[in-house]
Amino acid sequence: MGKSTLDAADLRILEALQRNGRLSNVDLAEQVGLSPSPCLRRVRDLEEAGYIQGYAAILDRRRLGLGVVAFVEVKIDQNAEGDAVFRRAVERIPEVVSCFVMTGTMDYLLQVVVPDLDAYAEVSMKRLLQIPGVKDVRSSFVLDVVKHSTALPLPPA
Amino acid sequence: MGKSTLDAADLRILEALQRNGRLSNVDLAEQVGLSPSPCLRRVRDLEEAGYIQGYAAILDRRRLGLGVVAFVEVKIDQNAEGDAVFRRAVERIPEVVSCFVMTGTMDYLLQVVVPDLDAYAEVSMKRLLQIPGVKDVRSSFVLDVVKHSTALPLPPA
DNA sequence: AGTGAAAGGAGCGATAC
DNA sequence: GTATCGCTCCTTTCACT
Repeated sequence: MGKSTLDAADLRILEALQRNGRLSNVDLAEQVGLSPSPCLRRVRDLEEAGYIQGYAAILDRRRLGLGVVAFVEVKIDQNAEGDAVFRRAVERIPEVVSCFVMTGTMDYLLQVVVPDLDAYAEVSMKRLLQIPGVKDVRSSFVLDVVKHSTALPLPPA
Repeated sequence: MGKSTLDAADLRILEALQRNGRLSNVDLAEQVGLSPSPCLRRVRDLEEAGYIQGYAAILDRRRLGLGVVAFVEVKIDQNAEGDAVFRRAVERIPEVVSCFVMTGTMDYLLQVVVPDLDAYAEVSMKRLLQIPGVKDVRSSFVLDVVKHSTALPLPPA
């Protein structure tokens, strides 16, 4: 199932699709210097090999009235059960955009997107703190976004 | 330029396109309960009004050999010039996936994606610390990803 | 606002190199 | 592995409700 090495054309395809996921196959083929058929086959292969997980519309957070982004450190009672419960709960909160286990003292680092501070209070108090095992929630808020990219750094060639 | 309110159909369109940005217009129209023509017109309007910033292929970080994600707190000499220089520099480092100004003590919070710790050392020492005005760089590393979504939370209806 | 039809173009399979 | 052909379906515009 799936190739294990990427040649230069594959990398060009991935780079182009990171920039514009709705490129038509003919346009993509032209950008990467292939004719449409082999280009499409490569894209399908990259999808099936799992290099491409999917495609998404990138929405404008502020335009949608989502003015508040918070990074939240969550401490929970450390046991396997509590972890599983917490993870499942977080999975189902759409305001939690991402959730990582980190090195250092904190247990989880969450990124939360909400319309305003009231909505943040709601998520923090009524959702996160309600999850059994959650001991501490510490929030920092984003004052300004310098950069926010969905594109991963790919090897040069 | 552009509508200022979103009706239920608009929200269904945005939600569907967040999940699958390559949906064909006919499939999208079916999912949101419209016929293709008005559906396409709405999508175009949403794009031009800035609700949809663009479309991107979502790549699999690990499959691409990018095993290390770090959150990096960067302290810089606080003056307008230094800030502008720092922002411009960060903009041009593809390994820096995002960069925020945060409340609290740290000046910037960066998210960095690299293949391994050697590459991280390279970015940290030879790129970030080289930027004039950068005083301190503190890194935490992601041990596990519980959730990582590009989808923003949209109002229910 | 939504519907329906019509033309141009793209996707995608088959085939050949 | 790559390109060309050809059929089908989608996209997109226009006239109409």
